[in-house]
Amino acid sequence: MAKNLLIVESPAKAKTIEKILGSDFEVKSCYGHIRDLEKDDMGIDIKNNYKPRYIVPEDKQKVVKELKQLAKKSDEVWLATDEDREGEAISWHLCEVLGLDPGSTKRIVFHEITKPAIKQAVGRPRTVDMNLVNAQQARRVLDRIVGFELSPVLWRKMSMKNNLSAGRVQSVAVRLVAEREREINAFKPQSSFKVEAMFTANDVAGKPISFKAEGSKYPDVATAEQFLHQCIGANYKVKDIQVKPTRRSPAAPFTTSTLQQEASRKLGYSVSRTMLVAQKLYENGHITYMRTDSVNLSETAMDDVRNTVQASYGNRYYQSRKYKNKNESAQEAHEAIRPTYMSNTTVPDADAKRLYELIWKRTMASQMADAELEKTVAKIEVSTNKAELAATGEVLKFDGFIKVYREDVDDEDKEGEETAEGMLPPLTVGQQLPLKEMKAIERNTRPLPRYTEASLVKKLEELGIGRPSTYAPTISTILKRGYVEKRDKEGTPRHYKVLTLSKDHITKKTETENIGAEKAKLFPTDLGLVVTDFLKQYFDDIMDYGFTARIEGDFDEVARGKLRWNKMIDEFYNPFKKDVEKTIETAERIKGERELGLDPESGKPVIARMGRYGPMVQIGTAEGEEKPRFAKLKSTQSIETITVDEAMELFRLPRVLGAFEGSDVAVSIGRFGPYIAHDKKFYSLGKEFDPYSITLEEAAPIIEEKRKAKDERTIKVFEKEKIQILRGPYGPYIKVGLRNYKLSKEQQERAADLAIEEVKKIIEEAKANPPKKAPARKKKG
DNA sequence: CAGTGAGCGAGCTTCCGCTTGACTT
Repeated sequence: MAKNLLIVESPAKAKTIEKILGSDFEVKSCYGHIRDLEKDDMGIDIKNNYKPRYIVPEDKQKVVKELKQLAKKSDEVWLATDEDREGEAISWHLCEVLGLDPGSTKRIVFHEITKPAIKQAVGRPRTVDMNLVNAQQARRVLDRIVGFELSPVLWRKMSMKNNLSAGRVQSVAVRLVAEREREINAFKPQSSFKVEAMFTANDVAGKPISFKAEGSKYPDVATAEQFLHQCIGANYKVKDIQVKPTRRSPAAPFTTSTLQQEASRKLGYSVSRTMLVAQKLYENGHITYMRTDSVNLSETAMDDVRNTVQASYGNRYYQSRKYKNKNESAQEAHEAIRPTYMSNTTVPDADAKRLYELIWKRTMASQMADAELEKTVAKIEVSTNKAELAATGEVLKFDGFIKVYREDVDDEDKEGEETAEGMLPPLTVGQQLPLKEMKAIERNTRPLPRYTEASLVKKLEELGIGRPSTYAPTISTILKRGYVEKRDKEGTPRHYKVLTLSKDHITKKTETENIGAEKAKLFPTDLGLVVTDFLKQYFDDIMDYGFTARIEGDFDEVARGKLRWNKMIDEFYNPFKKDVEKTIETAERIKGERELGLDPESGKPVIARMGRYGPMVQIGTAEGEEKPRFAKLKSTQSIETITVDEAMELFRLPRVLGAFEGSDVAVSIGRFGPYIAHDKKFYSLGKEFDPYSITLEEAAPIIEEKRKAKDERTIKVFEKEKIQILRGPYGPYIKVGLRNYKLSKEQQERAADLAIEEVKKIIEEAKANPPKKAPARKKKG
């Protein structure tokens, strides 16, 4: 029996550490936080100095029970949770639950799981830092107050009230997406004409090659044409050549956020997929911990990388580098994300292989030499005017880290147009250059691109909002709540002019480009826009991008023992609570209403707003003598941008397409999307069909196909199809309207023989005992 | 599911940050 029990947060770490410490220690994990605030009444005694009421959640009771038993049997318990605010709090909660004295229980920390680091940590135990614990309690209590006060305000004031929520992190994330969308909608492109000239010169082998030189930008077609005119009959001469050596340095090793960004750009992974795959790699011992904000490599890892770089590419390619975190909010409880052993260059599983190799390459490159380049700029003068053209070329002199890895950049960070610079032929000052042709091409400025999941994470990290463990869940939350949608957008064609000077003759052409096409980008929904506007109006301090950074400053004061945590919370709570009360009292129901114009037929106003089931348009108002007409917006439409004409189109539903097999075929949009109605049956319409334009010829085969599929799945029908027994991928089940009910194994076997009485009984029972995931709420009083 | 949208009210929802499995209408 081991005398010592050492507790860490992650079970994968526990295994490794147990091997290092040997038989004197039993190493167990607590699987993160073991206690949380009770849900009733916020779990906080506001009147009693914000005293938190903690409970052990249902899913943690098993692990707590086991730890209690082990702690009793051990002579000494060591707390080795992560070295950050949350880790310190977990240690304190462990003391509270296991009956240990926080003033004397041994608390140790390490940033890397290596023998020397752990041995050293065990040799230097300290006790739980209550100031840091209090900073965490302040963080926890503040987040609970904000979330559990704001969400109910939304339930009261929104017409759509299913599962709405607000919080310090999620609401600001939605705001970012909402504001970007409005910037894009308000964007007015500026056009200008850029001059590009193509010349020819001989390369080293004496073969003529052509290259590009850039001229000035002209504000409009007239000035651009004027310039080309001036160039008619001109001679071109190299006036000046400048050669400048430049260097490029590798990026730092991966953190959670940079891994999510690169996996998104290079592999097209969503942030949650990246984390899922990384978790597998971690559990199998291939990589270090994947939820980290540190760019630091352990010393043993540095040695490992150095040896691998030197052995693979030679010493010239090696350069030792220490990276510093740019982000002040980083807590650096772990290492950067890296392979555990550099000798392991790949892993078997296909999905994991791509991510692992990305991590391996990035880690290698981080300890490699700069790439050395030579940039050449040749200035070319025009004999007929004062203009100057510039030809730029770049040559890679030494590849350095590029041999292994090159980081991609977001569209947002690209400067201007694509400047993929190639090689220039050798040129000499005074050399005459024959012009092939010169163009003035119309270019438009572009708005910032919409966020991807990963670029939103990047932005949140820059603002210090959220933590590595919450980036992926935050994105999931705002998608699940329907504040934000991830989708593609087709581009729209745009014309642009091209003036070409060739053989002393100028021609004008109009060409077409496709602009604004985007893939897997985040769009705010009307719900997201309306909720953001509301929260900004009434809770501008919490919606401020600097709010988290400011309160983090206070948490730091608490951690340093300069500020009492309940005093800090009190200063926040009183004005906040006043805002909540004032909002409940004075704010109107949120509708996001916008009048689009008048219905050309009836002359009544056409209004777009949020309804109970989402964004809608209505003709006329309830006060009028006639009932208003309603229609639901298409998923790509928005209250903010829809026009009267587009709105009028929506009233063309339901449409009767004609008769098929003696019954009318009608198409409409219901709560669950577009559908076809035929012969008293309903068939949902796939995304590839537009209910506003589908024809009878297109609808008929869908009806036949769906009817056939349904017939094949149907086992039994009761009460004119109101109650059905259908065959699903997991066996037979009961369907009543839109609700499904499970059958037991035994009932499934005799599905075809079930009588209506028995089926009804099964439904009754299922209704009486709805499947519950969450533990039953405790009734008070 | 050939539709809804007002207003009332019971009973429900909700936060962020730490960790993994259990779970498949």
